[in-house]
Order: sequence, then C-alpha cells, then structure tokens
Amino acid sequence: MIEFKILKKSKKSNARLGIIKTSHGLVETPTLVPVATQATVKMLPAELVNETKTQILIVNTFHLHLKPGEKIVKFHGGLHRFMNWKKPLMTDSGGFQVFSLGFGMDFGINKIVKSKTKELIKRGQQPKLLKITNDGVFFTSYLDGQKLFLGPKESIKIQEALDADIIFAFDECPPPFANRAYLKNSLKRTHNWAKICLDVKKSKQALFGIVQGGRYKDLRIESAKFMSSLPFDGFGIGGEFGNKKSNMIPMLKWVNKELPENKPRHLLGIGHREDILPVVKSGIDTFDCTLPTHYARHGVAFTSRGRLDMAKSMFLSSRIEGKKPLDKNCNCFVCNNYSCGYITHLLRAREATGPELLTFHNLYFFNALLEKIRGMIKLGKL
RNA sequence: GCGUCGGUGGCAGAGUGGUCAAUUGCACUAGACUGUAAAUCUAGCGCCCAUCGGGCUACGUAGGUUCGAAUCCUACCCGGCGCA
Repeated sequence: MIEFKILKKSKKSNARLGIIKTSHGLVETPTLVPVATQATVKMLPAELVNETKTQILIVNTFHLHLKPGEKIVKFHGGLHRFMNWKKPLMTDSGGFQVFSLGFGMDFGINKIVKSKTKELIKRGQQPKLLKITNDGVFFTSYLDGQKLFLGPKESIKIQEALDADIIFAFDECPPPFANRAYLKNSLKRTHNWAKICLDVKKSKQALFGIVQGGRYKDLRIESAKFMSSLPFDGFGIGGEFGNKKSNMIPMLKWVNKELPENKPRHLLGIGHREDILPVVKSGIDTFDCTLPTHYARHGVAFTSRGRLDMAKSMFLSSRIEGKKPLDKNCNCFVCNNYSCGYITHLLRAREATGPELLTFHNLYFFNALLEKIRGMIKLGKL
C-alpha cells in the first residue's frame, strides 16, 4: 500500500510537489529513481547510494528472475533485506526487456530514434530472440539460451516474491518505428495484460499500470483513459516517443491530462539532464533512468558546467582543469575531496574507483538537482 | 673472439618471395549510450592529397638476387644466449 499526497500544484506549469508514503518511508516528489537492475546500483554499496540523496530505487524483475531467481530473493527475506536497502523500492515488470532484447537488439535501436527511419516493423512481425503472443512473451535467455516465458501472471508472481513497495504491470514496450497497426495491436495486448495483473495480484504492494500508444495522440489518450479506469495505485508512462524527442513533452501533456490527479505518475526510462525540467513541468512525479549510473561507468560526469567526458587527457594535464573538482557547485564527497585529474587518472588506469566516484557524484548531482526543483515548486518559481 | 638465435609501426607481438601500409592485443584519438545483455560498443590510428580513390616513404643499416623482397643472399651495426 502506498499513499500519495500532493502538497502543492504549480500555477506556472503542471508540475506538482508531492509525497509518496510507503511502509519503507517517504518519497518526496518529483524525484529521480536510480536504477538497480540486478538488485544493486552498479558500483555502489547500498550504504553509499543512501548518501546520494536517493529516495527510492527500481530493480528489474526479468534479470532477478533469471538470476538468482525470485525464490532465492524471497528466501533472503525479500529485496529490501537481500540488498540491504531500507528505503522504498520499485520493480519493473520485465516489459522493457520485450523491447530491449527483442526489436531493440535486432535493429540496434534505442527507445528514441534520432535518425529518420521509415516504418519498419509491421503488425505480426516478431523479433529474433523472443516471441510475443497474446498471453505473454517467450524469451531466449541471453545467459544460457534457456527458454522462458513471461506474461502478466508470471511477472506479478515474481514481483510479489521480490516484494518491492511499488510494482508495475507487465507491458510491451513497442519499438520506435512500428507502424500504427503494430502499435494498435500491441496496445490491445498491453491493456489486456494490465487487467490480468490487477486480477492476479494478491499482495498489498502498490501496482502501477503502464500507458503505451507510441507516437499517436489518439492511442496515447485511449491508453491513458483505459488505465485510469482501472484501480491502479499509480501509472507508468512507457514506450517510445516517436522519431523526435521533442514529441515527448506534448505526449506527456496529453497523457497526464487524462490520468487522475491524485495518483502518482512515473515516466519510465527518461532522464537526460535537459529532459528533467520539461518532464517535471508536464506533471510527472517520478522517473527512472540509467543515465547517471550508466554514463558514469563510461567516464561521463554530469555537472553544473555541463557533461564532461572525464576520460579525456585534458583533465589530466591542463593545469586549471586538472586541479579543480568535478563541480565546484557540488557538495558531494567526491567534489569535496578529489580533483578532476585524479578521477581522470583512475579512469585511464582502469581502476574501478574511477567509475565508482563518478557514479556517486552523478547520482548526487541529479538528486540535488531534483531537490532544487522541488524547492522551486514550493516557492512557486516553477 | 667463436658459435647461435634474433632485430617489424608508440609498446608487445604475428607475418617469412607477390593477395602487406603489414594480423592481433595494448596505448592513443573521436563518437555513441535515456524502464541496463552496457566498467560497454563503434570508428580512426606512417605521411600527403582525396568522394570512390590515388601518391609517397616504410619492417636495424648498406648493398645484392628477382618481373617483384618485411620475407632470399652478402657485409656491417645492435641485443639475448652458449662456449672460450
């Protein structure tokens, strides 16, 4: 069970300041939900994640089902105890893997397609490594080739065993350039699965339904209305947003307009630095993104002076750059204690501490930013 | 001194008469990454012009054999090892 309270609604935008109350504590919204796919934020022990101002994490059902299996997690007392995370948790349903291990992999594409692409994927078309049916999805495990099946029932059962505070309905995250017929069919399936998820769930966990519909306004609105009509505790907004990222904000506005105001809205898998403000202004309460942690491992630091590729030799040798912290406006222990030059050295020497420090900083940076945004909403400035 | 093995691009290390500007790894440079198959992937990496491509100089040094040599021969220089 969760409770959602809106503390303030902006007059300048659709932004809202809120609190999600769970049995593991409060989540002040809007907030980033860092990603802990395999029950860990890569590179950081839970104690350190806790010090990045992180309020809630999202863990992945698909990955934990494969390894170590939900029974093991349950044996250890559920996710919170297993991973020593005392604050709130979400689990994703595995729906994203329908895309990322399916068409995403086949075509080497991401959710947001930047180049102009013709509609490639037609109704009935199937990805190579998995088969999508009306009941669910047959996966071929990338770990050992074993066949496994994940549908709404299976996903909910696994998520119940994992025991996060908030769980998501099993959906299909459709590929960015599926044609309308494909998307319509996929949406029907996702809607059907949403009802099954609600029927099957026995636990007291909060269940969020996921709005899909691709880049089509009518499908998005239809999906938002459909999900709103069901007794979900909150909503996720997922999928692709067309060939241009600029389509995303209008889409969020269509959808958020239809969703009930008193329930939390989670945007799935979005969170570049420049996306955050418009997303919050559109009325999103929470959003998860691998960006801060993922890019950290690739040597990228997010700072108040922009995105820095810390592996570049200039940070090592430049007298000015080299001695500075990553971000003089940041108050994290990395910025308080370490220089750019040192971090660059660690990255180039392939020392794990490099990505570790960047992961910490990036999470702190994003969380501090959201804290600031919450402050602005409170003061009526946003 | 004699014998022997070897000297290849920033490094390591393939190639051992044409398909070699030279496999591969590292390093370096650039790019990508948004519900994580991701501490990953892609590309470039002798010099010069260039769109495909073309030209030049290169495999210790100097000669030679050959239509053609990083690859064979000779001498020299340098290094490892063995024997004096």
